[in-house]
Amino acid sequence: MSAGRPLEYEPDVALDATMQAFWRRGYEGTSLRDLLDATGLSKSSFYQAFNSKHEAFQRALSHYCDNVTSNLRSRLRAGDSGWEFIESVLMGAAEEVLSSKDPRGCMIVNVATEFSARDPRIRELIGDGAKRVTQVFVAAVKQAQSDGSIPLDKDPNVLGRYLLSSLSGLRTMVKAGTSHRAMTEIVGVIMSALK
Amino acid sequence: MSAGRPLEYEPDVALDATMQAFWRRGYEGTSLRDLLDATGLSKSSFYQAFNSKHEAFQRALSHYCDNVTSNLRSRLRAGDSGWEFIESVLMGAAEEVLSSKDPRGCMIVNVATEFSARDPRIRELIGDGAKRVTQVFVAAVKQAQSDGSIPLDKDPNVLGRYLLSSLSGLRTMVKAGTSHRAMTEIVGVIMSALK
DNA sequence: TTTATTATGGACCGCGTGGTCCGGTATCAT
DNA sequence: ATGATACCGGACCACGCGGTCCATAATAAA
Repeated sequence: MSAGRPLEYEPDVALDATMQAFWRRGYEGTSLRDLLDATGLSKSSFYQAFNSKHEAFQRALSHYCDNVTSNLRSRLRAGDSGWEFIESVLMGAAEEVLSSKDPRGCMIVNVATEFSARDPRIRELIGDGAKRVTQVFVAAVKQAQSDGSIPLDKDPNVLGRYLLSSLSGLRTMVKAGTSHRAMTEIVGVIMSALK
Repeated sequence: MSAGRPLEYEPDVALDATMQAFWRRGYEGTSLRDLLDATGLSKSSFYQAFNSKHEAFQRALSHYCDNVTSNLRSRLRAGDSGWEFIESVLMGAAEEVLSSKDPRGCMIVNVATEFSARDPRIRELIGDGAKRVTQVFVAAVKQAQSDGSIPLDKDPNVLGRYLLSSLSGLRTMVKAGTSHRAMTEIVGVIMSALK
């Protein structure tokens, strides 16, 4: 073990808490105070762990991307049908209406709308995250095509991006206060474009 | 005319400038300094015109909703085909990729993701704005149904909400750095669900 | 036990924030 | 001309922000 006093916190726990905070409030909306409360770290420890608010945010964002994509991938592997996977992901967004009265939405989407193109480094992370999620959708479409639930003449890459776009749309509809009923109807229409 | 020194600014011009500023940067991201620069008002005049930053924001937001809906409505009236109207609106979002490197997106969408449910008054405005835009889409769908470009067995209300959701999705795809080519392909898929 | 190393809490800092207030002044009705 | 009206610029305010720094405490290696 290296010399010196050992850490009194779990770095990955702190990172996760940081992610949660930024996810809920966005970058500008999350103060350093919020981050310290969320992580339980002292100010010094925070600045030792992450070098700045901005760097913490970047790490939180890529941590989020890792979580989301690995989670989606495992769900896709677990279920047998690509079609059902897609539907359950979209419905998951619809369910958010019921589960929480302060929906956080998708962090990537939130960050994309908050930062737009301003910060190039963030833009890069967002583009990368979007690409990775799209890849999962593309894989799901291909799987659905192999079992015949999506016609083979469709371009899986196009449909993958379409699904990402649709999911983003659903996420913002939740925040606009759309009812659960309306959400499921929208999901139905979205899915109908795959046939 | 009432007594006293007359206004040295156009109230509606100031409101519009305020809207532009908030549209670009969001609520937290727009400082009072930014607003004064954008409107050209002095601090006193600003606080006389709007009573606070928060109230200015609300007025800017509903001003935006008014603009958008009346603009959409007139475009719908002008063009003859409901189908083409829908397509041109969606393509408009796709064009944003080309026209500006710092896309502002839709202010309603931006505000929805920034505030989520926190502020009830804002939430109300957003819900209202969403409803009004949806109504335009619903009208467009009905018009398209009447000329046969959308089948009559579809529910225009459902499709209207679907279109709003899709438009929101496109708007965030722009911010995620999606190429123009990919955007138009997505629009194609979105439109295919209407058939 | 000493020494080197590292985490911790909190005081501290400069700055920009949203917001208030007032003296000066331009413009109105009379 | 004059008094009433109300806009304007800017000084001013308290506060919270992100960030730095240091004295102290805790641990590992010697």
